[in-house]
Amino acid sequence: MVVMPTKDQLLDCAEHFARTRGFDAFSYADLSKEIGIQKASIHYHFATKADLATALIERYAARFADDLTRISDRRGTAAEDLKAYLGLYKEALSQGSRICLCVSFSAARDSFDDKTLAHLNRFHRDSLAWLARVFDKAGADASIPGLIADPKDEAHSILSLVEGAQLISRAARSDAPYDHAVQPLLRRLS
Amino acid sequence: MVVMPTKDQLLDCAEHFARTRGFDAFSYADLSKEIGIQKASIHYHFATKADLATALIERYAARFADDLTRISDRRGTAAEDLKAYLGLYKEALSQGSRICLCVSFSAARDSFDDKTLAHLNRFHRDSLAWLARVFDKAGADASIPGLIADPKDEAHSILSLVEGAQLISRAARSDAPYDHAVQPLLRRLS
DNA sequence: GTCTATAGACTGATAGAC
DNA sequence: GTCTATCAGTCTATAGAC
Repeated sequence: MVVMPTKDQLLDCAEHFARTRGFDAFSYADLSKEIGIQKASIHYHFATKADLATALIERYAARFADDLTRISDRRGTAAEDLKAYLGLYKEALSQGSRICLCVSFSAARDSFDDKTLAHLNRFHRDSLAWLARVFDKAGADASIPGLIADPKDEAHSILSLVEGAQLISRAARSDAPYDHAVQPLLRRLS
Repeated sequence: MVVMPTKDQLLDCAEHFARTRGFDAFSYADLSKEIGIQKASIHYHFATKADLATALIERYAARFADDLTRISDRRGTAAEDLKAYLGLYKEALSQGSRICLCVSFSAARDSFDDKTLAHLNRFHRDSLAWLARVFDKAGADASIPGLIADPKDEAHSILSLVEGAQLISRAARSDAPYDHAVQPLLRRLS
């Protein structure tokens, strides 16, 4: 059992709440109860809730970027990259209905300041750029049949698909809608 | 100028807030300021905020079902039905970054009681059934090329696509992501 | 139906002791 | 770094007059 600094504990707990309930639906009091620390002490680590939001999305985006890099480093086909990408979103969902933090934050956009929104947009931009590179690769290795659209359009389509599928699955309290939604794409990849 | 009953005014205003800010991000005080009526008076029309949520989603689902019926009644090809469906979601987005009420409610799932969630799930079920029928029709009229997946899977895929694309577009404060995301599908339909 | 007034709980945030 | 104590503001909701 690793002893974890309070700040990391707070981030982990806040991320869990944000991904299962939404950012507006948990308070410092909730974190206080969960971690076993007084509300006032949390303000020492994150002076305002806006600071907490920024720290959350920054850490999440960095971690997600690492995941994508790890997939790219395998140097597989475009189809394999895309399958791994679909797996990332599925994995999050299976671990207790957790939606991507960015799906959660996008839904509550108006609750955040410009600094947090900048990180959110960067996450989307990075994901879209990564996906577009996958579709560029697909144009070369022909591992995804039936490609007729622009890589940029395909990237937007995939990102929308997985984020929408997560949202619907969570509403239904079941992984099934996600599995159905990615099925047509998976057929093309196998 | 039509004189509108207070109850309808409240529903319209609440729907606008829910679709632009989120259900948890507006209060009876906000409605009070906007409509020009006291907070306490709103409780006469909707005793609790949970009642307001139920009324909102019920009205929205009924209106949306009418929209879908209107599309079906045109008796066009499956491709034409699908194009009209994509147009419905685009239209909502263009009218001031309004996401589908059900995208908004799905994101804040834990804020709602079972009655409201039942309406939310019914909306998804009805949409999926309508879309599956469109893909059944496509199997007959061959208006959507390259169909290899199950109509049920295709339906989940389309619903996820449009709801995810709305979410990303709103986060980006631009219609562009939605337009990009539906482009690969539109190419198949033209 | 709408009003004034208010209850009671919760929110994020601060001051100051240890 | 964490604590106790407290703030001012907000929230949903209710009581009772008109």
